[in-house]
Amino acid sequence: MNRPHPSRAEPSADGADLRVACGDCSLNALCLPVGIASEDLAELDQIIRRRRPIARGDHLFVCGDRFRSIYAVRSGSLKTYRMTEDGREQVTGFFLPGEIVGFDAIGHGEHRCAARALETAGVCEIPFEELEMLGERIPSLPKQMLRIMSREMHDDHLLLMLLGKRTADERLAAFLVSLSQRFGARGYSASEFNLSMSRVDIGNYLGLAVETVSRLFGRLQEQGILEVRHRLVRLLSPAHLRALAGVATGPYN
Amino acid sequence: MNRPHPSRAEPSADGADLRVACGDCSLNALCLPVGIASEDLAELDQIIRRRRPIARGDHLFVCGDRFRSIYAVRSGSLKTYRMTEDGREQVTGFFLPGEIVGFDAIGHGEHRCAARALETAGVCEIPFEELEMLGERIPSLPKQMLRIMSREMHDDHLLLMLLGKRTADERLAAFLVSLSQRFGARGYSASEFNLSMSRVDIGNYLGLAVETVSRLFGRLQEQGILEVRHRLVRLLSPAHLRALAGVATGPYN
DNA sequence: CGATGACTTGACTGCTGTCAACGTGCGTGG
DNA sequence: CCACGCACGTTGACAGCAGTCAAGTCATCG
Repeated sequence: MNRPHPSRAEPSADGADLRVACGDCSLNALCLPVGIASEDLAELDQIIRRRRPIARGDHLFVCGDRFRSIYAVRSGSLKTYRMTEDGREQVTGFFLPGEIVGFDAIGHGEHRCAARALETAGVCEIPFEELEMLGERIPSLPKQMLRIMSREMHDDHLLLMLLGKRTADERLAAFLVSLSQRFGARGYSASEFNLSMSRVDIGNYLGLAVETVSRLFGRLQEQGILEVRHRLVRLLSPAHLRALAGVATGPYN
Repeated sequence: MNRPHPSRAEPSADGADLRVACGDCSLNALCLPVGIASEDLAELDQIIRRRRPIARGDHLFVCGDRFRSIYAVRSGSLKTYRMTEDGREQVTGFFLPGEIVGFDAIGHGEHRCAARALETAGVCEIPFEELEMLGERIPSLPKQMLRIMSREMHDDHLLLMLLGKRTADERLAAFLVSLSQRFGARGYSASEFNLSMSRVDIGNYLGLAVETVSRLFGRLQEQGILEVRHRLVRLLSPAHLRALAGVATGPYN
């Protein structure tokens, strides 16, 4: 199982352990290590830099930063966004633990969007050049990367379907179903979870006005499909929600 | 330059040469071979299967097909689409020469969308398993794949921005700017091109009713920004169009 | 030349954005 | 401990953009 010796652990100032190895990470079934033999995992571990937690509102990178690394979310959550010419912000994605941020910069050499923590977030920084070099020795590594990217593309396509045609209800429903599935896959409750993003972010992401989002939450609650208190959501009738959302339910669907 | 011996050419029934090697393909600067040394290119050539042209309306693959290959478009164009639960079709993308179809299936083992030719289309079939094996010997191959996928993800994010917030005018403008850029990058005219997709497909893709698309073309023409005759589009004022589109102009932006 | 499908144009309705005011919770500081 | 302020969220009124329904025009092909 390749458990590292405890003495290698280096607790950070606030007590978080920055040296948890991939082999010990509860997310390794979802993350980059999938399909990597444990002896190779040690090599992967060596190039990964555990960063100290990012505080809510802080940036992991901003638009224009040179692309050096991709980042695996270990805890907390982030959003990515771009600025339009006229200065409006456009949210392009939310990232939960086990998801990887920064893939879309590989082709450009610099980040075209910014990533900001929605709440205190732990991330593993994975220097891309070293990762590519490692990939030459461990063939399963680039394969796994392709798989992860492919899934993310697929998710994006689902979201595209979502935004392309559907009404406001359907958008919000599909968003919630997607979140529910992702939380479920990570071992959290799929029926009760906290929204780390604000109503503004949700509306921005889904292409809806904040007021519309607020009204929709109200309506879904009236219909007995869910309960909302502030940012805590409890799904009372996931089936109804799924039906509302249509087929485009979200990741890994 | 690795030109294949003419005798190896196998003209198909309708005269198209099915054995054009990557090295001779006018699209190799955009396609998978980017950054691949010519001696390695021969190996890539060996696993690629040039298929006979696909007729307009025919499927390259349908939803549920086992994933075996990705496909590089050599000529013509395709659309990918999914079916929603209630039987509606949702277009998820258009693919021009030099673009690669099927990446989003890598992570799933089967195709989650269907691909259909919008006009007679030539494609190169690239068996994925063999490509991955080849990638173990040619490290630049998986690197290039990651780059291509990254760019496609980036494009998807731009499209997301588009559908997320903007008005109908902005969506259509951005769509046209994107097409224009892609045609330009392929050596075709960036200011005058044929839409291979129907108004229905455009509307479907952009999340607009056909009638709205039609009216918008009319309005853009009134404003002197472009000329439309059937499916032939001529951009009279690309700058205006770009301004209308906002920042989300499309691929490789 | 007629049939068919693609596209356009018009009238009307309704969803959703905008503007505005108000409520609520949380953190700060007295 | 309480009061205040601020950010976030909710609710209401209204208007406009875009969807829907319907009819009509145009091009292509047999």
